[in-house]
Amino acid sequence: MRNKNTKISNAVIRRLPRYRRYLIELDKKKVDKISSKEFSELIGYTASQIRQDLNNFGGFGQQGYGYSVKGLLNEINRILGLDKEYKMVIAGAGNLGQAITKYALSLPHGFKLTKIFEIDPGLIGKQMEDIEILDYETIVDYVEENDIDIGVICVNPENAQDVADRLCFAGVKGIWNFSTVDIEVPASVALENVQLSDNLHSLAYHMNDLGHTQAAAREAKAKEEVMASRKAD
Amino acid sequence: MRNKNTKISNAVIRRLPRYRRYLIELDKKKVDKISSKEFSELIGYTASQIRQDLNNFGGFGQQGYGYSVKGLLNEINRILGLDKEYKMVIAGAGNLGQAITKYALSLPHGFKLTKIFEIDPGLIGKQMEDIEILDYETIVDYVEENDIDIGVICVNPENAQDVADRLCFAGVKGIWNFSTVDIEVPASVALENVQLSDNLHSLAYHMNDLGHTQAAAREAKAKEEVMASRKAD
DNA sequence: TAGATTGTTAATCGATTAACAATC
DNA sequence: TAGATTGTTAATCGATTAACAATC
Repeated sequence: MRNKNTKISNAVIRRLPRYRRYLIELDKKKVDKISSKEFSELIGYTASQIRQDLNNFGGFGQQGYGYSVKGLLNEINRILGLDKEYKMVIAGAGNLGQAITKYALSLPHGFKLTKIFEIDPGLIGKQMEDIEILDYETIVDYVEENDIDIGVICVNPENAQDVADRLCFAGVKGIWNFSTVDIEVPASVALENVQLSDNLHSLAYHMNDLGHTQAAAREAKAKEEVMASRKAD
Repeated sequence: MRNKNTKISNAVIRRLPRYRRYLIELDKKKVDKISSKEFSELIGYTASQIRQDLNNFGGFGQQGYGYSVKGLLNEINRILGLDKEYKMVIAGAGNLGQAITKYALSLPHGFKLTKIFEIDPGLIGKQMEDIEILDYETIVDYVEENDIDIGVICVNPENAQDVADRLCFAGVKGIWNFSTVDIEVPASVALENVQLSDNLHSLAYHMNDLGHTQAAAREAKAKEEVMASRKAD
């Protein structure tokens, strides 16, 4: 194993779930073993990168043979912590909260949504997709008493940091932030941001970017013209 | 401007929506100008990176002064293509489709959801959040006739590639893929993947990773023991 | 003009790819 | 054993940061 004491880069971690998805498919198709070269052709990373990535965590392969699909899948599940169960709550029962509630309930297993918390008195006490909506004021007590692992933030931007603060105080291990602002959490709490609108804006860019060279040339020309007119003044 | 003819890296593009969010906040607070140093302290990128990023697109600043908040916001809106309107359709009216429909309708402007397409006869003809659900078989005709820009894929993994193929054939400019599989599209079509479960798995990793050094040391030790026992055989 | 801050080149850092010895 | 393929070191590539001349 390499890097005994160095931190594993986030780029590596973000590839693990993808390795996992392909391994699950291979396992479904009764494929027993795969070489880094074969895996490379399937998944689209270089064989070198696959070997490098995996060797951050251990020597899971066997020279002259390759990797056992089942074995590697188990290792990745373990590395990602998917051999554990996580309890989660959602803060915010608005549009975004409803959307994520629907999604959370469709998650296969390992992640269990237990309650939703909301500030609006009109929603407190009601149910959303069979999940009870509780008073936001009780979130800290609930999270503490029920050992909730993950807090999902689906509130509007103004309240996101307050929710994060309370969740962290109450002892969650991770925060999944769907709100449209960046939040701060102590180093001891894991944070994943899902900025759907950022992602959509990135898509918009690429939709207008078919043929970059032309675009860049166009901009360069526009700039030159502006500069020329400035000089002329 | 640098890099007249070189492609701008995706890392840069992904930071643009974030610059934009902070500029919108600054503008709301009636801040007129900002230097790269001040912006750096606010947003958490280095001043150097901010200047490098922006200079990929043009010299938007003014020496000795900084950047005009309104001016820079306009430039970024234009660069991202947010000065245009986009029409979009969703394929798939299941849990994920419902979630994303809710979300899509909450988008501020510029992105307009017009129809949802579904294969299940029990849902065709119904409405979801006031959006009509049409027969999936008519998706190509509809997209062609109505100049739809973006197709959002919310179907199950088995059908995702078929949806992508039809959307691309029908002429969408971009695909926003929420399905749990990777899809392939022609180079002329922009693609953004939102792998929510991958993101959640990454969160799970980091939740179990508080204190990496210990974990790595533990793994190294385990490996050594395995090796030792192998040699002993 | 003097001070400030950009735009841009150069240096550094980190991540990916290539190469190959180790070994199953 | 011979062939295959890993694990790992070295080389390359790309992205970030630092430095500073240009200039508002």
